[in-house]
Amino acid sequence: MKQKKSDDFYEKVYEVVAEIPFGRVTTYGAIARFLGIGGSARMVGYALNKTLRTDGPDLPCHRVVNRLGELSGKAHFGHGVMESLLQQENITFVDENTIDLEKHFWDPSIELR
DNA sequence: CAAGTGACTAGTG
DNA sequence: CCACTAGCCACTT
Repeated sequence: MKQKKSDDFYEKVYEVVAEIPFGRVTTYGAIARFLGIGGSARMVGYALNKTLRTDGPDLPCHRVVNRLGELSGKAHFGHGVMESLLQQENITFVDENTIDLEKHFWDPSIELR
């Protein structure tokens, strides 16, 4: 059965996010660029949100943050959950809502290749 | 079907 | 990094 282009895109997002190593993080934009849709970083977060709402392929979505390292998606995990998960991975926080992106950044276009 | 919304980002100042 | 603009596009109303 034929899939829409957007569904194909969601699958790719799942694959990339599933490959993010323990103790590392990446950004919506980095994933978007790796998948060749640079301008549509919004869709990456949207895809992850959809998996949490209904489908749930055990993705470490807590390892995906915005370009400043802020936990823009923490509200969708439940309050405090995303922070705890990251702290369990020895992620360094520079602020209550921000991790040290420079120190833990994982770029799929370089590392996954 | 038009308008609003959102886990975003890059450019300009 | 802040404020604002524009581009992005699936989904909801």
